[in-house]
Amino acid sequence: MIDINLIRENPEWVKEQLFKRMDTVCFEELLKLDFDKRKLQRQNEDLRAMRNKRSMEIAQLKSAKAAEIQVEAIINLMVKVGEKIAKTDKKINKLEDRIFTILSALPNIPSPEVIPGGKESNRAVKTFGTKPEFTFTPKDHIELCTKLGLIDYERGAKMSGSGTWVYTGMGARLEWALLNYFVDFHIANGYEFIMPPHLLNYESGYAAGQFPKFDDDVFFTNYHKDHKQSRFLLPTSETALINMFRNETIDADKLPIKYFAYSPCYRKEAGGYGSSERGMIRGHQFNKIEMFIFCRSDESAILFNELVSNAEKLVEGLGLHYQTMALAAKDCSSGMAKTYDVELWIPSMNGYKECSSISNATDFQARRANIKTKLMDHVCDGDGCKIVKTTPFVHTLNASGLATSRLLPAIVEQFQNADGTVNVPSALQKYLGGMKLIK
RNA sequence: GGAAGGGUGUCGGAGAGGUCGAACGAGCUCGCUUGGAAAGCGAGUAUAGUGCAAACUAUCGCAGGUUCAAAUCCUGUCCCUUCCGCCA
Repeated sequence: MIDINLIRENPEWVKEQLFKRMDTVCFEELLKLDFDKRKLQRQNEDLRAMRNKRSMEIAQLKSAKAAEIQVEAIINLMVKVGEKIAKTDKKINKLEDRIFTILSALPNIPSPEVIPGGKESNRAVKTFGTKPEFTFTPKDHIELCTKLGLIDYERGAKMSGSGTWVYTGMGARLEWALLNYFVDFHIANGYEFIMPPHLLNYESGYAAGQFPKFDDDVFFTNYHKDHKQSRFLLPTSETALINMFRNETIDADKLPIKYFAYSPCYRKEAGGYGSSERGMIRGHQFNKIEMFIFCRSDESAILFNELVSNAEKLVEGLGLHYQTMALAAKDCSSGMAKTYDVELWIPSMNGYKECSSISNATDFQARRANIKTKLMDHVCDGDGCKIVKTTPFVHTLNASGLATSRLLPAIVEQFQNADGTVNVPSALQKYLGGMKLIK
């Protein structure tokens, strides 16, 4: 959510920023609603002030045993004032609902360095390694995984339906090894390990910005129309992590808070991408470790770089060829001010596929989830310096670190041999009893 | 799942329709005192919104309701504690 104060005070500037990712921006209705709401609010506050004063009078008169008629007169007057207040409150609520709807639909303001435009404007900021050259005809990961007994797609479909698979034997061990490799890396970096519930309530989804927009993208376990009892399976642990501090004020000396969490991610992927994304490139359930940071506004730009570097190091540690893309404004998801994608080379697709998305949400998520911090700022002007207490919203950042269902295909395809065996990246060998070759 | 009790400021804890943003205590900050510290004394110590300001408004888990007036009464809901049941 964008700060309405920003729009109120500097609508032209906000518009200019949003044009990077939107074709039309118009604040006319929003500003009018906001103006009307504030006017009514002021009116009602004055009425309330009056009522509070007269109510006190009633108490005084009563304790002084004043004439009943005198008291009655004030009470009758206050009945009318009360009715007016209630009426105006209703009007204000209506305006607030509408303002909230409009405001919720607006995307975050892109960071200054983010370039305008869509996917075609994305640019690579880093490339690691090179595309492997094969002296034989390389196989795709579906064939490799099936022949090596790593993944059983058919039985996955039997148990659950399309878009699922079963990790079997070495496949399960390889998956587990990857997760262990990630976990160890993040712990060494001083990030705190979090294992969240996978079943979240509607409020959590709402605060994370999932709902109502993505109602159809997640699996509800018990769907209620009014959402009082609704729970859903998390589509990413980011949804859980942002909610760690929902409606809380975090002590400034605790920031930055650096978390990482492991969870499967459950997604409907309703649209479907057809045969271009066969195998385990896109499924209803995949494993992912997610990094998440709560920090002060002045730290988020630096911490963004840290997250990018972490994601890159994880892939580099496996020796996989990848590129890092700086996404153009329209390609960033709407809540994010800046996003980089780390993309793995998948030979069979003759293309790169995202395995980590690193984003700075600035205060956009925190505003919706109501997460603040207490700061003591030194403010200096002509009369000298003084300490000013403020409670600004925190900044939040998230990054995959990493999604395994994209890594396993990249590993088996990039490291395959002519005979269909696969070399195990050395970083994983210690998690697999020293195994160097999957055959 | 059933029963009972409870959610008040940084913390402990009063308040049980009327001058309550909230007694009292602890903590914390500043000042006095001291060689220094402790003790003692004095002052201060929530957040948000509106306003140039004075000031005003809202907030006692959350959402509604009753009332001229709600921390206080009513309803719903969430959470916590204890007991019973069930169970990896």
